[in-house]
Amino acid sequence: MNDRSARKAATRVAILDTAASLFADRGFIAVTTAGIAEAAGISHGLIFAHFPTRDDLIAAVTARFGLLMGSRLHDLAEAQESLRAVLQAHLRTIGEHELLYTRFIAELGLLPAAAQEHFVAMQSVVSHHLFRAAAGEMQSGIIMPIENDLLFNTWAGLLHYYLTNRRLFTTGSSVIASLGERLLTHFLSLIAQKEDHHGRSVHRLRNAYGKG
Amino acid sequence: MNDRSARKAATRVAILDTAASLFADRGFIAVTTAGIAEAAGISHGLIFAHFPTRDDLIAAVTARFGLLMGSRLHDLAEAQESLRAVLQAHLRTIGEHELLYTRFIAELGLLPAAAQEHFVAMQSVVSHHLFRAAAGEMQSGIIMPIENDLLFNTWAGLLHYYLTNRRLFTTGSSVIASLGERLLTHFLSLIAQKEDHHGRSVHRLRNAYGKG
Amino acid sequence: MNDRSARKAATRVAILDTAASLFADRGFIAVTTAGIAEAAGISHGLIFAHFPTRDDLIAAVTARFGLLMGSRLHDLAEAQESLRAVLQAHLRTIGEHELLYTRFIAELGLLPAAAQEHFVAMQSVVSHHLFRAAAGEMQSGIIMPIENDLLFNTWAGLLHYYLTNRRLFTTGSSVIASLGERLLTHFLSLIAQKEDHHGRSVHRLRNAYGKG
Amino acid sequence: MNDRSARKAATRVAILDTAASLFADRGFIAVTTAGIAEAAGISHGLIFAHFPTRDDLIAAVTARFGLLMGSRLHDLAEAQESLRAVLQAHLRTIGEHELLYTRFIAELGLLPAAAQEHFVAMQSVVSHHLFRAAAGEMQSGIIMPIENDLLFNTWAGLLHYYLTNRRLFTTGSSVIASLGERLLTHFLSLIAQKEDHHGRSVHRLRNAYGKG
DNA sequence: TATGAATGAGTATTCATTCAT
DNA sequence: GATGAATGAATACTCATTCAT
Repeated sequence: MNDRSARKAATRVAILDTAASLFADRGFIAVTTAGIAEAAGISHGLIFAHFPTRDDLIAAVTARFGLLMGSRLHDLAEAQESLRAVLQAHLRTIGEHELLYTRFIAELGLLPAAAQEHFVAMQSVVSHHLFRAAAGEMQSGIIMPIENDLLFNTWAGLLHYYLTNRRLFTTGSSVIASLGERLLTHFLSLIAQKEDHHGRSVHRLRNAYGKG
Repeated sequence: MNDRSARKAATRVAILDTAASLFADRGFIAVTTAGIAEAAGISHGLIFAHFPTRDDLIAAVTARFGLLMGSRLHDLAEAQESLRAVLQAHLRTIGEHELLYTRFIAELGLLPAAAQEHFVAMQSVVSHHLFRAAAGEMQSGIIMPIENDLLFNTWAGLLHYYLTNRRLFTTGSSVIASLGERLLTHFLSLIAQKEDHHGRSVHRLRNAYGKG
Repeated sequence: MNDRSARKAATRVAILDTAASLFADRGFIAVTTAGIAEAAGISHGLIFAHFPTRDDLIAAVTARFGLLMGSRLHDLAEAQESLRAVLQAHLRTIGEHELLYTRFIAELGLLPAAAQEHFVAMQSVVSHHLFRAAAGEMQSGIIMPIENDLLFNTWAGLLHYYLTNRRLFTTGSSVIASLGERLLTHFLSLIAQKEDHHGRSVHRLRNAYGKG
Repeated sequence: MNDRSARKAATRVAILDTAASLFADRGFIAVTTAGIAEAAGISHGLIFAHFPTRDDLIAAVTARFGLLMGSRLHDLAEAQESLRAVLQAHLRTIGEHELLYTRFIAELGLLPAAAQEHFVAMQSVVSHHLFRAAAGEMQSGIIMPIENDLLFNTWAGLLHYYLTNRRLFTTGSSVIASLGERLLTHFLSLIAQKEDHHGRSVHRLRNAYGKG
């Protein structure tokens, strides 16, 4: 009984793993349920015993991916104080599943509503960590004061742009690996509170001299 | 003969217009060739007399859209000196075809290779104008020195992020109309050469005092 | 153009004919759209160019059958005065399509709503003619006074019972041919105004002697 | 052992009960073996341990229903002398399982051969009682002389017509309850030996005065 | 040039039945 | 005896593309 239940769970995981892998390689639109079944080494009908519809399967893949990414990011980012470290954690988290992540952002609008919601929920975990670290650095004058949504969306937009247009920017298999650090440095320089020629931050100067 | 050729050209334009309109409304994936023919008031088969395959039609729509956008942007941006004015021209150009433009960036990865290339070519027109204006402002110390690709991609990424996730940011029909100005101001503040408490730009100061 | 339209109409008729024939032979439930296409010598997809769904095809078969039966019955029955002649016309009409008619009454409850309505509409044509003839004979005291619905439903029930249970009653291919006359005579004897030993109908006697 | 065998029998009954209930509600065609198992609270596979195929299960449901109806009718009808009482017993018997009975007559032609035979066997029990009572009343001149098969089939046809077309005749849940008495009275009036104006039956008159 | 009927290769989903545990 | 995961054949419906007229 326990054995059967374990086998069933294993099959479910196999379907999810196979589907995620095929989605990453060929995209959500191009992958068929029959293709997933064949790649997973199971019968076509069995997929529907686990996921009533193709959309349900996609939603389940998305939900699992969202949880995985969320918890991984949480593990990597929670102990980090600096915004740079948090963003590095973000890059690393995405980098571990770069292809699938890229398919999500490239085809998000075509996915079932439930899947879109799961993906958005995952983004809110990212933004939470980013805001926390950013708040401290804004306070200490390291970065400019920027509204939260613009801060996150600028970073996400930059990252997603490079990911979805990977062919324009890299021949390698990973955008994160080849360009991540450069994007991070660039982003930080954009939002940095600029220092004057004495090496003091404008913010600190302003504080020292009053609102000036 | 001339009449026939004019008639043929008119049909071709009708197909392109109708297809563009349907693509804008329902997306590239959801629109069928039969649907285009019906909406255009022509026979289904005629589409294939003008465009051998569906992919060819999509490529043609994209090419035409790219040219239209490129020339419109050129008209609006060429006389502009300031980066702000160029970016406003960009926003205006997109705003005139926001839905179709958004479909392109949301489904670009699923379009035929030729279409993707046409879209990229259009982007290079934008970047050309942006670089020209940015170069001047970098020179005058108005904006930070930023590598061209990062400058453009940050702007495009920001804009595209808001366009593709429109549901999260606006209930209205136009993201550009409701948020364009805010995005523009935000972007300019990010790349602005920050001034110190004396109101002089760090850049100019640096120039004045040497590399310090 | 006219040629094409004629060809299309011919295809539509071929589909309807083939479907009706297969339905008659194997029943509505057992016949597949692929089977119809194969039997009609056309591609599977073409069926759906003419009838959007299987239910629509069944409804069209039913509608056509109803019209055919209604007009045929009308032709045969309208000149008839006697109830016997009208019922004979009914038998003959059914007899010309006995198998399909039998499938209808045997599987009616499983057919799409539109088909059921078409079949009921056909029955009302039958009842119209039956009522007309019966009214005269009731007036003249040839048959008993019976409420219209009971009159028709008794006849239809009797006939349908023998048709749907044909295996119990005949080994031949036609219930109507082998048993129709017997059922007709039986039905008429049931509803006949019985005459007394003087050869006068009870009805006429009652009129002569008052309500007595 | 005994315990195990009792348990097995109980499961078998549970399957039959559940199947009968679902068949009554949704029809034979629409009910799946998985649906029966779920409603019965047993595993899907267990059904096939008791009934090798779905057809076997349907046959078993039919056999049991036939025996139940037959014995119930027997109990209600055996002590009855009058045809009216026997027919009332029939109506009552059907009325106790009207929905399932109606599914049987509406889908009989689609059921496995064994099931059809069981149903026919049940009908012969009904006809047996009907013939017995009718014979007496024919003898006494209360009803017309009618051949047995026509007598029964007229009654069954009438009843089944109203049951299978229930939607046309009643909005209530029971055709028997709302229309049974009316159908019974109508049927008896059809087969009644009509009396003349002296209140004597034609039959008795004929006997008294000779063949006339 | 234009038509639109016809094709045929998919594609998700269903369900009775099997079988290892 | 009982479980329920797994099978696999079947089925309605879609759509880009072709081609005779």
